[in-house]
Amino acid sequence: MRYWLFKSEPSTWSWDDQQAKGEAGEEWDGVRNYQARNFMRDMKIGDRGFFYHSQKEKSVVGIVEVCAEAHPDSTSEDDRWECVDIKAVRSFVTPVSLDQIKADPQLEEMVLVRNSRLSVQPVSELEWTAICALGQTDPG
DNA sequence: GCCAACGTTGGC
DNA sequence: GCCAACGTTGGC
Repeated sequence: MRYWLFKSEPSTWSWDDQQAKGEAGEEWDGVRNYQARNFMRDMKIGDRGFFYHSQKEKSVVGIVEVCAEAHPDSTSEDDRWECVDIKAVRSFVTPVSLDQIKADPQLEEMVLVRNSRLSVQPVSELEWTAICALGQTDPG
């Protein structure tokens, strides 16, 4: 199982919106970046991901699970663009802010820190565990 | 609201 | 195939 991070502007698609979809989950659509798409093509059902709010909040707020592997993005006519479906698993007990992540030496190599513009990115197991610990949240 | 970083596009 | 111009993202 691999770990990922999905970034969203809460004004466009928030953690509340994601949770409201429940077990059915929802397409992670609208990605128009090859790197991000390629990461989604690598995802398998059951992979876990962080749900990150960009802009004002800048915090990891939830854990999601991949519930459908890459398929054409229904919001695009262009068949180059694909997406996975994800469903909410649990909320962070304490959201973990970008400041906290930057302050932790274990996390300085995170893509979130290194390439802040990439909207879908891989997370290492160590990073996963460390961020869940910071958020007092069950990593499983 | 600004700007740096990055990705994409199109002319040559 | 290079690179300038432009658009977008996201932190500050």
